Amino acid sequence: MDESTPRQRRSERTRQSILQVALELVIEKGLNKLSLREIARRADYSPAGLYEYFGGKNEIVEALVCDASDRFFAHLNRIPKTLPVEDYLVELGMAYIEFAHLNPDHFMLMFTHYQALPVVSLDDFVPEGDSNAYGLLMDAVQRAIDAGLFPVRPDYGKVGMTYSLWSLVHGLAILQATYLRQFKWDFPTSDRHAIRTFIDGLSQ
Amino acid sequence: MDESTPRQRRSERTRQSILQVALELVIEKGLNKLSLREIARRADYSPAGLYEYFGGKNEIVEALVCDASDRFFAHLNRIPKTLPVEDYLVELGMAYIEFAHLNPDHFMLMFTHYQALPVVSLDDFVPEGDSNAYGLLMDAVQRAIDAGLFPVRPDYGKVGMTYSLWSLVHGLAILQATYLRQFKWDFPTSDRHAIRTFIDGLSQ
DNA sequence: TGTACATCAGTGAACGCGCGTTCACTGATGTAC
DNA sequence: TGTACATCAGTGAACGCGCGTTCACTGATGTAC
Repeated sequence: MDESTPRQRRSERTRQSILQVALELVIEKGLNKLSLREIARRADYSPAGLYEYFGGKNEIVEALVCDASDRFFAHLNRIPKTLPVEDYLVELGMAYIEFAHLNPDHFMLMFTHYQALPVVSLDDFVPEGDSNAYGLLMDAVQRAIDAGLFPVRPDYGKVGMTYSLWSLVHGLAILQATYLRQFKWDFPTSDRHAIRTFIDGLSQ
Repeated sequence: MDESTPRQRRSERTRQSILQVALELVIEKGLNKLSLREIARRADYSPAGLYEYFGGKNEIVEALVCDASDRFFAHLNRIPKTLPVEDYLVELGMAYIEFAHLNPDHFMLMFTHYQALPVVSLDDFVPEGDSNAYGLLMDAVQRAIDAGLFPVRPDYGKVGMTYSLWSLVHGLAILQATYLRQFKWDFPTSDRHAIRTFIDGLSQ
């Protein structure tokens, strides 16, 4: 089934190792200071050599972001959807924060390199829950509404609730990854309380 | 009582106009791409000329961040502390988000240029509410607790609640300033609901 | 298995660029008498 | 009010730096017969 030639496999491995080095550099010095020449230096290539594997610096960055997104989604998708929906929401949020905690570099990479979503109403924004974190969250909120757990008010419905939950969790994650990076604190406990509290609020 | 000489006043005005230009450039191209030479170009100075007013590029950036922080705090501090504490908390949060909305550049500037707080427990972190946004928030939470509005649980007390509220509001603000920048949506209404919901949750 | 050739992975040097900072300088502004 | 001098604001050219990308090249690897 594997129709790749030895050459292709070797090439793919090299590609990955270059990305690995690039990621290390992002972790160490931040995305802003990432340079193709430094990647080459670390990976024992000449700068020109990298053009065998990537079209240029930008392509390397794109590959990193893409990789980070995949890992992120995989991390969230581990939460079993069979959980009671309220528990599912809590665990989903905790996984979101945990990812940021375990991979602050990956997380900040995605965040720094975000591209603003197109000009549409949040209502119309349905990114096909398949490979999108926002989709996971929105589906869960929908289930909670259907189950009668979250009473819908005229100006605060599915989208508003989803957006609020996302904000809370994102805020928790990002403060820990930035301002509070060095703080000693039992964050998981506070985080869990915070999410529960919010869900309690949504349930009235 | 203004003892400054005309020269000093002129100098101060020039300083401010340079900062103004720098801010415009940050807005246009982001902090990463800010360059001293470009500031000079815009402000009709030679690059060397700026060294009359600032010790170097870094000093300009510091001044920008400092300025942004002052404006931010002033914006939050307008909320009258005489409001019922729950209303105060809502309005404080809304002001936080509003600032980010009105001055996304200032806001992201502060955020991008954050410096991680020192390695202490959140408990010990008391930045003297005087000129610090975190202080305003924590004082309000303290009042809510004192008034018996927020029941304190053993592992979720003043600090945890403050941190959670900060996260929620920060998350709302930052998502609007980044991913959702282009979205059409009635954010203020959702934001208000979100904050109310969370406060309801804290009040049980 | 050996040979001739094509493809491939990788190099080294050079390109032009914009950057932050320095320094000797100059003309304008202010000050003292 | 006029003059001599000191201070100041600002310049222009140069410094060395690291960057992304290009290009002609070469030795190694693979392929066909």
